Amino acid sequence: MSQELSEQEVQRRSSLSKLRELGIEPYPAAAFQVSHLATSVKTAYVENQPVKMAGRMMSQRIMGKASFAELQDSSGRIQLYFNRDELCPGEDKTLYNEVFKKLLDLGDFIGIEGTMFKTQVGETSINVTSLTMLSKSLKPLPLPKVDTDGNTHDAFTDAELRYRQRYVDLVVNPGVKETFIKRSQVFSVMRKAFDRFGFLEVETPILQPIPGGATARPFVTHHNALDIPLYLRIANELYLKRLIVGGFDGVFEFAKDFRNEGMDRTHNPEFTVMELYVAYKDYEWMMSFTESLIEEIALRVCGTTEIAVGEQQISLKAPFKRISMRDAILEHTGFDIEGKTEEALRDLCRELGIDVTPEMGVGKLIDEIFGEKCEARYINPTFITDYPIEMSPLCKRHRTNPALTERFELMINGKEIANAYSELNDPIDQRERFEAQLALSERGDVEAMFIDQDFLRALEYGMPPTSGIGIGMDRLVMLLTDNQSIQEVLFFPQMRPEKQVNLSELDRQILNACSVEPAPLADIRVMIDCSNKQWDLSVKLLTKNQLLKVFKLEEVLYIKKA
RNA sequence: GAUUCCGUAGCUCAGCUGGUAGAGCAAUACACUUUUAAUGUAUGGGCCCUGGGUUCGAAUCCCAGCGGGAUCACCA
Repeated sequence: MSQELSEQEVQRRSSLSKLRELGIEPYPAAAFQVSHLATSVKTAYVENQPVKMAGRMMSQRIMGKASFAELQDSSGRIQLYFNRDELCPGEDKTLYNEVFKKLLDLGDFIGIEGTMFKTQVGETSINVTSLTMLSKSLKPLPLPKVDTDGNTHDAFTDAELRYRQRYVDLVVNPGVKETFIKRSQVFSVMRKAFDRFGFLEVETPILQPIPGGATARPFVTHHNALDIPLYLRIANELYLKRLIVGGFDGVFEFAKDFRNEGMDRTHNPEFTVMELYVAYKDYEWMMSFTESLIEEIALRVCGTTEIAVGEQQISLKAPFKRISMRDAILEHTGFDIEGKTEEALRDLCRELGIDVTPEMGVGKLIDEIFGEKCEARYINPTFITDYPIEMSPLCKRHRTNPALTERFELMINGKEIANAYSELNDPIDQRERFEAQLALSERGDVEAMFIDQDFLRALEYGMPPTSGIGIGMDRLVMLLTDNQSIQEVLFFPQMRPEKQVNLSELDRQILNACSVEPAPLADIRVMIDCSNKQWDLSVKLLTKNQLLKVFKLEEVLYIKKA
């Protein structure tokens, strides 16, 4: 596994051993006590005050017997001033001439002691009197430069590298850190708000025997000891409701959910949802609660309710507009879906140029119409309410119209941010709804829900009237940080694995001899000139790296490209 | 999954209608005691994504693959 080192990496390794020759440990064990952060020096500047600081050296300007460098810590950057005779007061100038000037590289972690001062140009700096090596960096960081006009040059922009090596992205692109700090603040503001209401933060199973609470394709895994399939949860809704049955008045969970579906700039296979359930409330209450929560988050995290998202200005000031799904569709298509049959809706879809398939029921058709013609229009926060019953199998029937449910979705910037119900707590109605879903799945809808018998049993013991909400945390953070892509708000978004298989000449020959069409393995074997042992090794390597597939069909071994 | 663009030095990118590579920054060496995209001089650094084809000759043209971006489709 030896990989060629670049010239610069070789250079840094040689600096590393030279440091050791000078008796300096490049990776010392001892703690380094820090007194100030870069920003705290600037905000609480006191002429000549002693400081101890640590971080990465990000730039170096050497001018003979004096030098400047920049130290970057978790808070930002501060300029360091090194004077040879102040750093090395005695005869021995090695620390300055050798260590600082030659053996230190950009990206190295150093600790310094010194005093605050301002340069002739007025820049707050530290006059360094003591330098400690804290950790050597063996790979050069991509270093963007910012000129006097604030333009960034040579920025590290390659999206693939940024996501695969997020640690580098974070060191080098300051805006990235901001996004994740805000993400953390969003969570923290929500936790504090829930805490004020006395809601309980809980944890429910990620590995579930029945993937319920939503309609999506799950990831499947297998439990060896029990010899049963288990699913990574697509939602945690049914478990939180069981806790309401158990007597908690308010429970919430920040949950990683997993869905085995496509990936794009708004979908990652694992994503975070905050779900909250509150007993004795309905969706009207939840709407009021949600709008004030969103407003509070905006104020605390962004400092304002008026945020810029792309080209749009969005006001997150409560209250938000409320409109029923029927009125929304009426407004944007001129068509009233009230009481329409499946056929009438299908005709409308065709008229509007929306693709439909035979397995779509009334609910799915209405959802298509809304998604296609209305959703994108709601830029400022809007509650879409009263969804048709077919679309919402876990939601309580509307108090005045039995064809509808007491459900709302919160749309912001044309995207769904939250989804909430007056929860269905009638166990008989719930069983019928599940059975209707089962019928849908028999029609070919692979996403219709499974029936969770234990959940029904829980409802039969009685669940108080409850309202619940799920908020897509990743999308909320995208909104508040003005990011267009979910990958920008996840530290480590899902990527295709890096493939770095070093194929030998023989491996390539074999690979080229095979095609996507299966061929008898023996036929390929005779085409390749090598020993049986070499053949075996190569084929094993190729199949292990999923380049080739070998399989048996009626006692004959076949081989094909994977 | 479809379309489209991209893959060249550590980073950002040039490289025209084919003649085996260039810049800036970074690196190395020397000079320089308040600079700030420090400066000056010199030097080194490339499986031009991989494999095949066309050609006397491919970073460049063609095909396939891998990886990525964008748009669309799929996705309560």
